[in-house]
Amino acid sequence: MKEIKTSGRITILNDYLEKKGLKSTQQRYDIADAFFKTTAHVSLDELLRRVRRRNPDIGYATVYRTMRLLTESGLALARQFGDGQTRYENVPEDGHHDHIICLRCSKIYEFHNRKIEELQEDVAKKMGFEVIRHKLELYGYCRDCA
Amino acid sequence: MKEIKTSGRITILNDYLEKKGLKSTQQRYDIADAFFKTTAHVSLDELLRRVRRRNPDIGYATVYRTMRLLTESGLALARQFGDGQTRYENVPEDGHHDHIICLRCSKIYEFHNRKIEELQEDVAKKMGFEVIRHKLELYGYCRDCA
DNA sequence: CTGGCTGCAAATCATTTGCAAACGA
DNA sequence: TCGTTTGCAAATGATTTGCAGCCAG
Repeated sequence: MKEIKTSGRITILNDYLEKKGLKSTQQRYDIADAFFKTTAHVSLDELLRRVRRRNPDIGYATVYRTMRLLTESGLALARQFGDGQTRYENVPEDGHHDHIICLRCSKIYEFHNRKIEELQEDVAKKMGFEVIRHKLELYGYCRDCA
Repeated sequence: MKEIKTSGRITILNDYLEKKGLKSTQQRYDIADAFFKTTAHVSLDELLRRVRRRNPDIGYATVYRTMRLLTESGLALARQFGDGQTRYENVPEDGHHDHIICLRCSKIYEFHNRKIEELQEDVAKKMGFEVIRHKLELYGYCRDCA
């Protein structure tokens, strides 16, 4: 039996809200729910569009503020790809992953390596940092394109 | 004998301008020169401030437009660290480094770790990839902001 | 009740562009 | 000369905030 994916994450959000003395509202639920269903990197505009299919009265600012909450609670990742828009990445339940991208065919593969992450922690600690998250992207040529 | 660092890069810029039918101007020279002397990640404001120490009449827009040229010609790297400002990195002659960024105060430090890079190579090789370059950014809280 | 939330509109902030005058080739 | 460049100011676009009324706890 597999639990419905979003339910666990909604719980994480609710716990976060409670811990901060914030409130669970229908809007926050609608936005989180819509966001958890995304797979790529959504902009605020795109997300607002989706949320409004369910709840047409929601405003841009509410989506903006909710995405900040989701980001703070670790459920979303704010990313900049240089096109002037912040995009939000849905952090999957089974943890994050890194990317390896082929410079010729543009295919993106995912990987995860615990040892690398340990070393990252070491480096950070040495510099007095507490790491919250990281981004690692390898660019090169895949087997087919080498 | 080592050539003066910036002179070669100014040549690259001039070649680029000529190829595009653009002109060499004092402003472009001043801006490029100031930029080549930077070591960290300068914002446009910061760069403008530096350029004006030499040439007080230069405007923001000119710096903006010149940095676009430098980026196009490969001499600068435009980067987004999530603090809402585009920063320009002086592509160093002696290779790259990685970044660790404070989520509160937005300070950016650099580091370099050979072991991490070896592991990256390992991961890539296992996936049939040949790595050309990579990007690694750690986000967290620095000593002062933790 | 009450302090947090929402939607709106207005304010910010960085970036980008239009334009007349100045300039390089 | 002629097309490019410049500095200014204004336009743009995304993001952020103030506020009056609304709502969850």
